Amino acid sequence: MKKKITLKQIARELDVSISTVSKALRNSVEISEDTRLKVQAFAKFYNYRPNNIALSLKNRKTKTIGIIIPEIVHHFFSKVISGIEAVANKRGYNVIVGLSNESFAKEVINMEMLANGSIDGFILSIAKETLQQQDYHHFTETINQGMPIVMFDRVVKEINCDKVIVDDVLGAKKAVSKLLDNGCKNVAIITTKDYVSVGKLRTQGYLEALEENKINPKASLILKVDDELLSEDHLDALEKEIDNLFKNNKKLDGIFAVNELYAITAMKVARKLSLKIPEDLQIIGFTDGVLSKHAVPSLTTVSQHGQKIGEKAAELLINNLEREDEEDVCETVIIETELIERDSTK
Amino acid sequence: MKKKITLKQIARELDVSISTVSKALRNSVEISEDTRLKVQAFAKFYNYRPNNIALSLKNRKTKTIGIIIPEIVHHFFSKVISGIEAVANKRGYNVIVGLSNESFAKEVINMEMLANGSIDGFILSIAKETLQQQDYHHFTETINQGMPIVMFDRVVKEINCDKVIVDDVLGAKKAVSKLLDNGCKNVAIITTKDYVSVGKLRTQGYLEALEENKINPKASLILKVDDELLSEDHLDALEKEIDNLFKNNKKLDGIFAVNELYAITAMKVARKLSLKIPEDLQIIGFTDGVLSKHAVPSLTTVSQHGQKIGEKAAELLINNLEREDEEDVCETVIIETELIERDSTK
DNA sequence: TGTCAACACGAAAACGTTTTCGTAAACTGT
DNA sequence: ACAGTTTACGAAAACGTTTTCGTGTTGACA
Repeated sequence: MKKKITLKQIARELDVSISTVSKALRNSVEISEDTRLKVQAFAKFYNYRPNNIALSLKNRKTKTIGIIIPEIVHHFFSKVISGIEAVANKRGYNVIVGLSNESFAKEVINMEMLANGSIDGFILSIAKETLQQQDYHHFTETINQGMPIVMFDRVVKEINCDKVIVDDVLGAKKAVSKLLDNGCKNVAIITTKDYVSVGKLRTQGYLEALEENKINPKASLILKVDDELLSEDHLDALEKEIDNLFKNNKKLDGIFAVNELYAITAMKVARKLSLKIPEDLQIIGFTDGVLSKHAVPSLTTVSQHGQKIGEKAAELLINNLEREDEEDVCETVIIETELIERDSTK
Repeated sequence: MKKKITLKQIARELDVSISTVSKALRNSVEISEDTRLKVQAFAKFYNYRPNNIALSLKNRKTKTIGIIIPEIVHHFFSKVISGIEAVANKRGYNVIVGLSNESFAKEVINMEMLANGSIDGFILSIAKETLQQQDYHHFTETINQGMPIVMFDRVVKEINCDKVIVDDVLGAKKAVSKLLDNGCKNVAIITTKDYVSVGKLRTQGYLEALEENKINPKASLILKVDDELLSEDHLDALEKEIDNLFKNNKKLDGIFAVNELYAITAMKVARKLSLKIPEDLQIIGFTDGVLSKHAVPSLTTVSQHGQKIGEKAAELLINNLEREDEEDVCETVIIETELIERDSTK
């Protein structure tokens, strides 16, 4: 077991100073060709690599990006990470991941843990609990300390930082318009409670589409599901709520769901009620998950391009980190959604 | 913007030495209550936190775990990460993620990048390309440098390190036995080429189950899919191969697929052939993905407990890192699979 | 031979900690 | 009053780099 070798050890072996070794390895002109080659050969033989930690300490840069997301077992978030990682890696950065599990406390702890020198900047999506409590002090403090943040998907206007979002309103509007164009007369939305920013925005898009088509929204067609029900454990409760939606709206012929699980569950309930998709009922979901593609019938969906979101977020952050001048203009990039038509619509 | 404060700055402000500040903050008895309280108050006010990088350099420990996996947009792998993160976090460790994208070169680069001081140890699952080339020098070198590795799922016996695997053979055998018990007479397997270790093992389980039931394996019932076809882009090619499987085996009444996608695709093909599931054809998959649960009919599957695998891997690694005595006995932990019966079997 | 530049290298500081050791000053006991 | 002990603190090393600056040696040139 040969441990990693250091400059000091090379210096001692070759009977020169540490500075000489360092300079030789960096091809400094100060060093004679003789010693330079000697040092380089020795270093190569012992497979010398500079210690990242020492470099980080010296340069006050870690070349590492911190990601804080609510959960990782989720197609969208893993796509985003994948995008971040790709760009980060290409530009010489590593990626360190913290999970908030939608908890405010864990989000704060994770950020504090990483903010003490471990990383150069954050890319994050806010936990639901944080959104509920509307306590954003940990974000402002981090930014005040000079550590840049890029938020994606679940963002909040109170914080002044780079953001990458999708055009939730427009995406939802396009989806609902599609349903209306396809002849749906009674389009319902299955959404979340309003504190989830994206749920709220998508609901807004739904309303705008109705308005544009001169249709009055009906309260009974708007199902705001309590958030607990998103967890896989409460599927039957979710099914029951959706079942009620059908019961209360006999003429329901179109559903726009703000996420994949709601959409798939709606399909399941419809099937139990012997409704034919897309003949009797058309459904559109939101997200670019794996379920939509493989469901039967496959689900028409508003794709968010998670990978692209991640890539863009990483670019923004790294550009910010490597910018010379200190002026930071906070940019908000909108990644366009795309309606992917499959078999759940006509 | 107030930057992070350091010991040195506190020392200067309070007109004491750095050592005094450090000791005061760590409640050393060497320091009088007077100065101790003064320093602590000051530190608290300025929200002092020790710099992680400096600590890492001093302690030669980063309290960070490196994860290298083939891809992250995958239910199983994200479950594993989730498990690792949970345990790591609880024990005061962070998690840094590198993706190999199944490429040997990227796996090597990622490991080299992290091995130079950034992390204390690795948890990884081997890239397919690495498995093909059977070049494991980067693993042995890392271990020789005194950096522990824990492998999971895709492991290789040539490397001597802790491993966490599932009982692939037994899990497959249980699944196939289930099909046979349920009355299937012609059970096919859809698997990968043999260099993917888990594919090979699961095929072995299939064969053992047949043997135990005194059934001779038929070559035409064993479909070894070329690996390229796992990518989402080649779904139709995959469908065609499976379609051929049906064509060549008219009496096919059971399918065991070594992953979720193969199983779902088989269901899709079966549907097109107007086969009823589970009446005409029973299907069992392998993995604990989200597709199985929400497919229609829902898919009976061999669950691998990805979360548990991650937790166990993290425990093994951290225990190893924090062990006093240097003797490392390489442990291989087997996480039992579980057959989750759903609607694709009788 | 004396002066100066070029050359080749080393010493030391800096990044932010922790910890060992040394030492004044104050206190103890007789 | 004096030796010995405790108290309270500071200096410095160490972790592994990079970089600035200083310096001894060499060679050239007048």
